[in-house]
Amino acid sequence: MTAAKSDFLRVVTERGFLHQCTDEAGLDAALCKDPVTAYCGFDCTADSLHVGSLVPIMGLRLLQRHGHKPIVLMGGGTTRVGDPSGREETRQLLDDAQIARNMEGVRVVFEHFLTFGNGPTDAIMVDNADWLSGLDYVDFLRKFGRHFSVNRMLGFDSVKLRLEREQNLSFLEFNYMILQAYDFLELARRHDCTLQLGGSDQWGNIVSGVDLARRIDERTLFGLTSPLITATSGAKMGKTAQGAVWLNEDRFPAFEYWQYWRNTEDADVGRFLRLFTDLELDEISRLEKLEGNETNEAKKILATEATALCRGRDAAQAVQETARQTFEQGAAAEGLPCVSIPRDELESGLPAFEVLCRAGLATSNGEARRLIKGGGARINDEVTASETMSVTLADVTDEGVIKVSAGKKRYALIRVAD
RNA sequence: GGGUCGGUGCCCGAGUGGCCAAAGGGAACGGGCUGUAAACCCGUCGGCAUUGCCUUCGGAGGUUCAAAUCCUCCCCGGCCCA
Repeated sequence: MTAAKSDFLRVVTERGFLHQCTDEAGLDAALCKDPVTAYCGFDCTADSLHVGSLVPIMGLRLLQRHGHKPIVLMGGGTTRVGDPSGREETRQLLDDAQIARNMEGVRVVFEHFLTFGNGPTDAIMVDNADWLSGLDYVDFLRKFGRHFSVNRMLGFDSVKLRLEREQNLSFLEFNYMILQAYDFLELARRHDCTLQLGGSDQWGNIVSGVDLARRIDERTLFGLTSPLITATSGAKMGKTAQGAVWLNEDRFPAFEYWQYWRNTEDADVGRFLRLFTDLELDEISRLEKLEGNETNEAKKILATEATALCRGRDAAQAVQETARQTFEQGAAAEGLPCVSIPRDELESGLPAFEVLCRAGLATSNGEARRLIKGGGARINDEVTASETMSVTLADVTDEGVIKVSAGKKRYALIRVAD
């Protein structure tokens, strides 16, 4: 289509958020006319979201910044069913207590990205358990079930994938799409919400909602999906040895979060700056043009900006400084992950492999031993020669810590606990 | 419900009585080269432990000197039939 007239749609396109849209021209017109209310749903499958959810979150943020109203939908109801989209196997069912706990963890992150309140463009948060939990089965089927074509649903990727791969798809999961469609209808009725954002794997679910509203309320709703983000090398975003890159501080320290972005592949820097920071496009294209060693400046900016959004500007600044001291000066900077070991244990001395393990740099003593054998472990920047070398109070530096490293990028500090 | 094929380490996938902690690939981690990049090369990749021991091949039993491999029952999935 020709260039969008509305700020939001134009920016979303320029910054790489647009994958598919149910009706670009129609949405563009709606966005130009009045403030639009849009939502994105987040299921509570863990007690924190991870970087995979960042694209739609940033989408909501852009929406708000361009004068529209975001709704964060917590999937308290849909998590009880489990979205089969993009999954080859059935999710493990979570019990209600676990879902409630997860929701508490998930909801806090949005404070960093959106402004909540009662104003016209303030974000609000709702929980689909409010309307899904009380549904009457037969009544629901009669009112809404008749508008869903199984023939059609079978064609959507989320379902098709399972069928083609000969993996079981339970009826419970099959219903997820219907519930998400109903969510959209409900939000349109309750909050005049006319746009749904989501990842490209949500396309079928979103389209189902748009169709449902047209059939039942004769109302036009819009859907917009974002591409699934992968690194240029093909690796999925957000997977490290420690597992997912979580957005919550208690699951993924700010220092490591910053490091995650700092280690972006060259080829992805521009794309990630557009998606995951607020920087102006002019500035981004300047940074993107940097070559060779200078690319690292762009990566630091990416890391600090992305961290600032998720963890706050102060935290971002602090970990940037920690990283600078650690990598550019080789210091044992404060702000590195830190563990305490009781004084008496260090007095008698601990074998190096155990220290690596206690510091969280290895998941088992065996792994720590291998790390040392492979020449990848250092204590106070000295390569550890022997697995069983004793680490004692004598290794505590003037700063009062022992700096332990695994490879060139993973560090931890040991403090003496009295 | 009947028939049939299948469930192996983080993932995919070989193995079909001992040489199996289990081929191969991917991911991951470490080393080298670099720029805390990519690509590439090398190494590691169940746990504990200084020769060795323990746990693992859907679950529970059984046969055997010896089982991931054979038998019985159970659970889960695919396909075909009803």
